[in-house]
Amino acid sequence: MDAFYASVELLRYPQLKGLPVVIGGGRRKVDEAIRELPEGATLADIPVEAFPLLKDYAGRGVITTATYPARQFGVGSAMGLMKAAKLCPQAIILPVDFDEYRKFSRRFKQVITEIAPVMEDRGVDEVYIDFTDVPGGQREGGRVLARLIQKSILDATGLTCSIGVAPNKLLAKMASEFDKPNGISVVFEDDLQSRIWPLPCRKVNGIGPKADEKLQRHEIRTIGELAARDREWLVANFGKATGAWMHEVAWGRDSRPVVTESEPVSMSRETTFDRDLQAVRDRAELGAIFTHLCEKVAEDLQRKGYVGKTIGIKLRYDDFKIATRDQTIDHFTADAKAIRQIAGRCLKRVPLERPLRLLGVRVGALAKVGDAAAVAVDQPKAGSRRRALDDAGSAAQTASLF
DNA sequence: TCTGGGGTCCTAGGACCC
DNA sequence: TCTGGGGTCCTAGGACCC
Repeated sequence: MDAFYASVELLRYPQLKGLPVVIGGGRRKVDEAIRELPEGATLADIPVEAFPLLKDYAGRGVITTATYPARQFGVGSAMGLMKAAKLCPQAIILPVDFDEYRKFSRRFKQVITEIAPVMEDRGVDEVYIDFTDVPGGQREGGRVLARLIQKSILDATGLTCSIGVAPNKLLAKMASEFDKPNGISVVFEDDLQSRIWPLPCRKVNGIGPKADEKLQRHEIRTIGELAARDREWLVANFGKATGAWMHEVAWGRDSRPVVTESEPVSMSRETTFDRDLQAVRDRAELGAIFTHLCEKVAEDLQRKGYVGKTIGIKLRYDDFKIATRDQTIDHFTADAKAIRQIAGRCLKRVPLERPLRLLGVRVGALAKVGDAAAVAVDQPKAGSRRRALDDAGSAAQTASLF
């Protein structure tokens, strides 16, 4: 299989290209700064001086993405804005606008599928493409097709993108990073030793900070060093599945297909508060936020035509520790009140002494609205009687707390 | 002044069933 | 009486990704 990996650069202000820019934070501040601009101005008309600077930003939030000039200063995705402001105070900060990104996302994906229909969606700005059967897909090792896609996306959206072409998804993804932004890079099987093995293990999609730390404790820093360990050693130290997988990826092997369709497993809404809240003192505020989250999830489910039967909550305490609770009910729902009731019960089962910084509501075990009807009728379950009794007991208590 | 929001997948123990 | 064994579902936590 031949795979493409394309990621799109979402900076939409041409006058900011080449400057350090971070996107993130959100909340009022940044939005207001840009809204002060003259009526009817197009994006390109906005003078560079009109954009707010990172050094003037105060508040919670992280960077969603940063331009390459900003990354030179060591700032990058998921970094706290306050920390980033120290590293690069002169960077311009832009607000996150996910609705806008989704619009562009749909457009660039549409451009791609018109050229190469076998596309896997990997989020708002990334896709995999299987171009084995695309006419002309093999010319110059895929480079010709990559150029066509790059140009088509630019024409349709004004966005640039980086593309990696390789024999499989694993290598295509790594290849896409060789020439960013707006580059194309082709990696062949024979390039494994020269181009992949020198890379740090972190570059493998699936090796995160924890796995990397453990690898480093065993003196394994590069993918080449990983490839040098034998499979048995990796299995003994990292477990059967992970060890074997590490061995495969180190040798550039990956047989995962490009998956064009998938069903969602869960939907959730969560929010970090402007300030930490306490269950007792801020009860009313928390209750209102909680209800709102339940309504949002319910809306999401209904809009997309799903129902779920596992309802859960997530808390993040001020010490950043996370607690989750969930409960599976015996019918499917997408109703805000029902979700709120079960989620309220979950909240009763979690410690609420520490201040909270985040609250989330999740609905899982999803089914399409039509499919769920058939599933819902068939099963009076063992144990459901006992659970019904438990529920009655805790429902009363729930009402008193939230 | 640290550290968003939306996801997926995996693990592991216990309940429960055959 | 010493105690199987497999399969599935539920729950909590955690790693990882975009």
